[in-house]
Amino acid sequence: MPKISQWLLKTEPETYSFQDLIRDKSTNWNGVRNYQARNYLREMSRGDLALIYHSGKERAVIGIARVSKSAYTDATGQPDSNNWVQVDLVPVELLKNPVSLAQMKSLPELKELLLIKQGRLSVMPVTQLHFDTILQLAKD
DNA sequence: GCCAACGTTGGC
DNA sequence: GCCAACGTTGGC
Repeated sequence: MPKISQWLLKTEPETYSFQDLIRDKSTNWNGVRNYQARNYLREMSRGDLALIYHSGKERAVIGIARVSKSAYTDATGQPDSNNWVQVDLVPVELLKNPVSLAQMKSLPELKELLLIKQGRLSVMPVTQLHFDTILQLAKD
């Protein structure tokens, strides 16, 4: 299987937004408490790009971030034995035109996007084609 | 505010 | 190990 180097990370902007990432210059993406999401976090490599999606009222991909540190232990919250991990991110670009969920859902070529197929997943791989398609939408 | 989807928990 | 009950996420 080819190595994935594009991802999509979901966040509630009220909790931590892409604008917060720009302000902070760098952040540790912690608090992920889902096995599938954790496993994807572990596959991320330094240098990989991630689309940042705002859930809730915004429901749009709003920016691009880069992985600056690959997965390491996330010990926030109650200690348990699930080996939760976090990655570090730096901002790359605030999209001029955020790409809404409705826009993405309307495109047949994004039908297989996990954001659409698996609505509750918060960390997911994105194919190069899907990644490029979404960025193209951000330019229009 | 509602509810669908889905993950987790706990009784058996 | 199964599955009902319950909790959470997140779109609508």
